[in-house]
Amino acid sequence: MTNSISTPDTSDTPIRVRIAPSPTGDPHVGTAYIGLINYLYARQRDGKFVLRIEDTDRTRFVATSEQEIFHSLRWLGLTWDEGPDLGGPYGPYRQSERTEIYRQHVELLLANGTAYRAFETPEELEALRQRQIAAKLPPRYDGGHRQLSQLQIDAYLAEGRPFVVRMKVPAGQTTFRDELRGDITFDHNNVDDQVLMKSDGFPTYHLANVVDDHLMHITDVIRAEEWISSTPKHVLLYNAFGWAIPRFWHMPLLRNLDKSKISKRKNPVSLIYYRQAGFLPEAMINFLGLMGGGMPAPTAELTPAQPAATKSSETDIFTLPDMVTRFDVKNIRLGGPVFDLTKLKWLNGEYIRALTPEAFYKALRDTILSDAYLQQIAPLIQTRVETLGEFGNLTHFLFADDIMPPSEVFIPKKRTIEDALAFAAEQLTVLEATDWTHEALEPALKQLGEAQQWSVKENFMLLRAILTGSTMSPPLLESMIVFGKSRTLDRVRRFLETQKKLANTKK
RNA sequence: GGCGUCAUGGUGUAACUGGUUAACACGCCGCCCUCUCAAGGCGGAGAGUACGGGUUCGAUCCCCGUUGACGCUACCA
Repeated sequence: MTNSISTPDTSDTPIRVRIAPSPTGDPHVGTAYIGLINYLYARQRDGKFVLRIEDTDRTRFVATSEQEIFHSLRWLGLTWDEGPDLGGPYGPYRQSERTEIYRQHVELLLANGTAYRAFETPEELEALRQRQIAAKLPPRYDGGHRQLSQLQIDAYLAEGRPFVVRMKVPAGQTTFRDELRGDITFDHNNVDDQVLMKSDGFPTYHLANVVDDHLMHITDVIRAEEWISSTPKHVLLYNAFGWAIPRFWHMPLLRNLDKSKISKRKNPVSLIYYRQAGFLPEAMINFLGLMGGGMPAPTAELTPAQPAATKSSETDIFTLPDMVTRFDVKNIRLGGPVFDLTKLKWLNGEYIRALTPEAFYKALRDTILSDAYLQQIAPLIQTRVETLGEFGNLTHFLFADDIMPPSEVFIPKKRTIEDALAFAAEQLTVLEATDWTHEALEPALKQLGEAQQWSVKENFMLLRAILTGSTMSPPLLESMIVFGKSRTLDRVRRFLETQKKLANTKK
């Protein structure tokens, strides 16, 4: 069987696009990037921009994440027309509230034979994978329970044995059109019998995204390139339901300096970080608009007599409304753009300098010098100053961007630099995984210290040195909480990164 | 390993989709301004368009191959 699709005739159906972030952590720059493209696409066509929360992974769910996503997107000016907070005609917009819908749709697939129940345990599947890897075979579900007899299925069901529902991928191949690249074909040998519904009753991304996109009348799926490989599964699902297929646009992935997919280990990716570190939303959204092209050069309409528009202000600097009028999806470049902090900072500087003195002052008061921030800091130092003028002596590290302790400050006596750096890396891992509260941080760090035979003093001193640049500071944990998780983690990562470079140049 | 995608200076982009000394911005270097540092102004180095073949009078642009990078290969998204 061969599936091939043509672009649906949606010329007179209203354009509807969506972003579907997953509330599994801090809001991500990649979400903002894809959000921006979707936003522009909708605004340019009088379409609707929908926000849908993909919270089907209960193991990675982070309770505060959804609010942070809302906040960050609004901060950037990417406002949506329908979403969990706004409602809309095709809600609910939170997938965890749509489980009954998915369950019904899975029944449909089970009934028409395009899906089946599989009863293997995760352990069995892992064992299968190991065997395949050992035999140098591509790790893939072997379709073991594809032809379970009805008798067998009923027996398992009667036992109450947990099961997943898998897609029954037929032989053949699927071709779909990517609006930016043209036709892409996958042989079904390379398409797994994907799990559609997990044993906890929640759908996987693949099922939920297809069902929701259809039910929400999404006309254009604009998402990141990493989804190309699973698009055949989605096409197969649309076909299994007998639904029309939306247009697919796969945007290039944002990259680290080394060209790998952007990641927190190598680059700040949290939008919270950028907000707290004092980046202006105008600069951030402008910078994102620079990624992947899409903004045509403004020189086209100039006559030769005029000097070409060579000022950076005419080529690299533009607002969100500018993008709505000028951005062109057909101009998008497919090479993965490096998210270059250096240029972002330059751009941010341009925006800061363009502010009126009043606006600049207000920006400071709204962020780095906000009452809320200062109010949290004050109690940390009250007993430690003798004059108010000493405020800065003790809080410098909370207002500075570059903190780098000299080696004699951060290396504990009786420890080598290698030990200290290795332990700091462990601290980073622990901090990443810990809730940002005193009650969670203290035992987590102490536990690490015990495991590695580091005294509490050595342990906390090292972290203090990294964060404050000094051996003397307000209480460590409280300071970290005030400073914020994303900036604290960034500081530790930058410390490790710098020390690694230093070590390399010494060799 | 398999499958897929991509490829213009260090980085982001431009080059009427075949005709340019390959342009602009960031970064870097130098000079000017200046009490310092920024900002600003001026100038400079840095790619011959991953490589190799075609097609063409002519390829950054079209075709093929190679290489490299990246992504996917989960009861994660």
